Parts: sequence; C-alpha cells; structure tokens
Amino acid sequence: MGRNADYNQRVRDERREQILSHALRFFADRGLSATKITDIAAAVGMSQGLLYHYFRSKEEIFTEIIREAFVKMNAAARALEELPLPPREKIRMAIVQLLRDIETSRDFACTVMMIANAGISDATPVEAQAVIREESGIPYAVVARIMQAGQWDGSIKPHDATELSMVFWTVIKGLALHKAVNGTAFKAPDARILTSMFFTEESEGDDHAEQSTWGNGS
Amino acid sequence: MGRNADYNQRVRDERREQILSHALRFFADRGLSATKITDIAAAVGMSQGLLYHYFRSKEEIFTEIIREAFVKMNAAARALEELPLPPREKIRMAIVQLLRDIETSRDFACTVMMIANAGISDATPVEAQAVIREESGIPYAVVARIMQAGQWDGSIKPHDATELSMVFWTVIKGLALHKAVNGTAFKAPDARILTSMFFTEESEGDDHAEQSTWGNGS
DNA sequence: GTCTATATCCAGATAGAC
DNA sequence: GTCTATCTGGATATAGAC
Repeated sequence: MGRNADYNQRVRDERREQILSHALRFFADRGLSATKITDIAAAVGMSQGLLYHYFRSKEEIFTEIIREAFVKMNAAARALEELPLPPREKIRMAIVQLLRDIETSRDFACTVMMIANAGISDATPVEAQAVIREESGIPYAVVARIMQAGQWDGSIKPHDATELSMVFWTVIKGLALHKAVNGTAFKAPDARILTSMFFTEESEGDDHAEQSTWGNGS
Repeated sequence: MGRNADYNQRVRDERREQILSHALRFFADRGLSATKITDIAAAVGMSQGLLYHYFRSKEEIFTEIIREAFVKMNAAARALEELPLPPREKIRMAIVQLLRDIETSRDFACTVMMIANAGISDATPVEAQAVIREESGIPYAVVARIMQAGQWDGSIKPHDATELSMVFWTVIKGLALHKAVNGTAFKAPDARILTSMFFTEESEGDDHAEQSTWGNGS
C-alpha cells in the first residue's frame, strides 16, 4: 500500500506540474483574470472539472506558480553570493547568465512578466501578494551587498549600492519584458553595454558561461 | 444653435477625458479584463449606464487611451530629434527628462505599464493591437538615429545603434514598471548611471531641466 | 481519475423612465 | 444627460455518472 500510495502521489505531482507549466504561459500572456480555466484545461488536454481535482481554484494555481518562481530565483541569488569570485565577476556572471536565460528560456521571461504584473494589481490573490511582499526583497538585497563589496575593492562605481541594485534588476526585468513582447525576434544586447553601468574601468574579462537555472522553455 | 452645440461638445469632451483618466489607473493597475466597468463608473462618479453614452464599450475606452498615449509619446520623440543639440546631449536630456517624468508623473508610469501589458496579451482588442503595432516603432527608430549620429561624432559608444536604442527604452520601461509597483517609495536613480552605458568618455555636462510632456498626475 | 451536465454568479450592455 | 432595472452571456465551481 505504501508503494502504491507513493506511485499515485508521483503521478499526481506530475499532473500538477503539467497544469502549472501551461498556466504560466497564459498568466504571463493575459494576466490572471483574462485567463479562463477552460484555456488551461484545454492546453493540458483535460476537462475543466478535472482541474479541480488538482487545485481548489484558479487563484491557487496562480499563487503556486508565484511561490515556486521565488524559491528558484532566491536560491539562484544566494548561490551567486556564495560563489568564490571577486564581486565584479559575480556581477558580470549574473548579467551574462540572466541575458542568456532571457534569450533562451521562455519560462524565465514569462515568470518575470507575471510577477511584475502581480506585484501591481490589487486584483491578485492576497496569498500571492503576501509571497511577493515577503520574498521579492532578497535578490535586491543580494545584489546590493555584492555591489558594496565591489566598491570596497574599487571595481564598482561609487554610486549608492541600493540604487545600483535597483538599476540592475530594473534592466533585467525590462529586458525580460521586451522578450515577452517580441518573442522570437528578441536578441539580447551585448553584456558589456550593461556592465559599463557598474564597473569602474573597462577591462575585458572573459565572460564565463554557466548552466541556466531555468531550463529552456521549448 | 451653433454656440450651444459647441458648448455641449466641450462639456462632452471634458466628461470623456474624466473617464479616460480614471480608466487609465485601473487598466494600468489591473489590466483590461480585471477592470470592471463599474469600477470606472464609480471612480468617475456616474452610473454604469451613463458610461455607455460616452463610449460604446470597455474596449473602446482602452483603445482610446492607447491611441492618445502614442500620439503624445511620438510627438515628444520627434521633438527631441529636431532639437538643435549635439546627439549626446539629446540622449542626456531625454534620460533626465524621462527619469523626472517617471518620478513625478503617475500617469506616465501607468501608461508605460498599460502599453507593455497590452503589447503582450492577445486578449487586447484588435484595434489596440493595430495601434501598438503601427506606432511603437517610432521612439525606437528615433533614438537609434540619434545614437548613430553620436557615433559619427565619436560621443557614443560603437555598439550596434539598434541595440543601444533597445537598451535605452528597455531601461526606461523597466524603471516605469518599478515605479508603478513601488509607487510613492520610488526614487529615480542618478542619470549618470544610465548615460555611462552610452557615452564614450565621462564628461560631466550640466543636466538641463525641461518641462514634462506628461503633466503631473496628482 | 475522468468526464458531462448543471447550478450559480457576476459583469457587460441595453431599455426606458425622468 | 442621467438614473434604475433588466436582459443576456459567459465563466467558475460543483454534482454525479462511469
């Protein structure tokens, strides 16, 4: 019975993931209220009724996606901070990697888009609002700390570190949004255009490539 | 009768503007479909029924806002291009002015937000989509031309001009979005952080102040 | 687990009185 | 021009058969 229960649970989880994955596209594309539960069901290939065996409501699906996105994003941010690299290289690597993720992974752009919208609208479920309120500060704080460390060793420009972090994430979000709009036509800009906002001298380092944290959305 | 008709027309136009102005906030905040026609009516202080004396549908209100926003934005872009200034100063001025608009005018941030969303969603009315498709290229083209001119005189970095223009508008949109999310807490970054992406040497020019094109949304 | 059918609700739009 | 009352459609969520 234990075995069987485990198996059933796994199948159930897979089905849930399927639903979440399809729902993400719709939410990013149309927002919460313009996304019909029938759209999601049709995309997954199941009846509306069945959807309610996996989630209690449309809002629950929405909130779950937001929650999972922050888990990933914050884990990536903390991992970046722990890397044994000088601060300036952390920033460079983060930019290169994020640009790559934006360019190659549709999910990444969609997720950014979705969270951006959810953050504004007071039409978003209170649960989702709470998640956003609690979790969204972490990437900002991480980058601000790295910027500050880079100012100590002189490799980062002496602007206010909070401001630099805000600009950093703003550009990333802006690009993700641009990708979400332009779709396949999107081509990421040269990373050096962006790094020049933060770095003191122009030294051409090698830009390391790293594995994406986000998978490549078909 | 002519006099009377004119007067009536003026009153009618004012009422329309009232509706558009309130609707903008809701659309930017919640998107098209999460905005209820009753929300708008209540904000303006009229009954739902009366709203339909001024607009045929919710979609028409939406489309009208998009259309007016592009008229303003494109006029501003063309005006910028015509200014008797060296290209580099045009860019600097545009950045300073846009940062100010974002910081002070709520409408500006809301409009950017609304268009950004509308551009993605295929839930947006076809008419609005058409307006966006036709008009949104102009600011990009204008900035790209200015960037190119700046490369001829050596004041702008020699990256691809189209890429620079894309980054330019991406940052602006990103900041507007950030403002839309953070509201009053938002503080615009030092313009020099942004200009350093585009300018070849760091020369501290005076940053001229200009009148906002967007009014200051209370 | 999965489907079809249906109850319920809510929002857009209209009609008609004042 | 403005309101209230109402029609109508569509979407969420549930019930119940298989």
